[in-house]
Amino acid sequence: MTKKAATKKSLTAKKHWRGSHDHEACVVAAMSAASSLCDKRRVRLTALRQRVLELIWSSHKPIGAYAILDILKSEHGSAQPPTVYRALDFLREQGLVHRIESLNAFIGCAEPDHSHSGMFLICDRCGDAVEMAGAGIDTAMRNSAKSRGFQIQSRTIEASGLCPGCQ
Amino acid sequence: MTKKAATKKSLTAKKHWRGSHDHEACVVAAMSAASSLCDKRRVRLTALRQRVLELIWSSHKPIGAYAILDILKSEHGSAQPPTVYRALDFLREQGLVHRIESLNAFIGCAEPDHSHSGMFLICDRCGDAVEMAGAGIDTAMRNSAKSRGFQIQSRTIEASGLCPGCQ
DNA sequence: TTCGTAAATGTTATATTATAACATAACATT
DNA sequence: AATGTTATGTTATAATATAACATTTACGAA
Repeated sequence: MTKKAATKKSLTAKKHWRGSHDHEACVVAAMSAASSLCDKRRVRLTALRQRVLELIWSSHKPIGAYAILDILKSEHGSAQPPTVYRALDFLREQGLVHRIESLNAFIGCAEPDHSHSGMFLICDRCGDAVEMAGAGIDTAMRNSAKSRGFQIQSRTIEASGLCPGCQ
Repeated sequence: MTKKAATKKSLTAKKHWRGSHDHEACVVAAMSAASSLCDKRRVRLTALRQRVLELIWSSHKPIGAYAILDILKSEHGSAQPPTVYRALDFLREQGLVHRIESLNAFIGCAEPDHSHSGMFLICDRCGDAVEMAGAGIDTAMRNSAKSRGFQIQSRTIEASGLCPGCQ
């Protein structure tokens, strides 16, 4: 474990369970992807929206609306709750950001191209969260719902527990 | 039970997607089950807690803390937010009530005997919600999590959409 | 370019949901 | 009754989110 971490990358402390180890690069990539996606869709990723998305991505953990607001305030001074919530609404509409219901917090979506509800693993101890692929879960839910005659439009799937590093 | 149900069935307009059609009877049964469960566990289902549970069950839809509070106030006058939230904390600890994260609302649990996170189908149109059995979902989630080395402790699974009656 | 419009943001106020902190009352055991 | 524990009362405030209206900005059509 320590050996592997040492060989993997001498600069970073250790490999993260999320897979990626260079968060800076992730942020840059996500911002770039968001930008071209919005271009493609002919919607405006304004400076404000871009900044909010950046703040969300820069946070290593899900971040609350008021934490974002505090940062914006320190930068402009004029920011108010609606400033943040509107940006969040836009970003969520575009699938660039997910809301984690059990935390009242927001997290960047790494795959905004196709619309989907996220599924999250949230560590109770360190607060970190990752989106995971649905695999059988989506199908299983749809089947369970179908047996009741229920038509699913969106899902909220969140698991709390301990990440590998915190166990 | 079966005879009574059959008699009732002919009287009510139509079968509800939740399966049960005599809500009054459900409430009574749930209260009775809660009572004996608390006895068994040597915890106190006080008058207040009992009343809150009853209000939750009596509501045909998930009910918010402040809706409960309003009713309590109209009955006693002395109720305050902590009054409700403490009762809710107790009821949730005992598994008698689930919280629906995407609604900030509460709903009675029909199977409080064994601890579990609920999985809900929530109709966007009529607001009704039902708890469903996990079947493959639980397994699928556990597998997805395991592949990341994540240890699940609790889950939030909620689906929004349209119930049979609202489609 | 200039105007008109729609979209975005600013601004003020308030709604909704939830908890902190401390006081009092009820209950259970001795 | 004395004691400790649990539950409730009470006051205040924190945290999250939206309503409503004013102003500015971006952008296309004339």
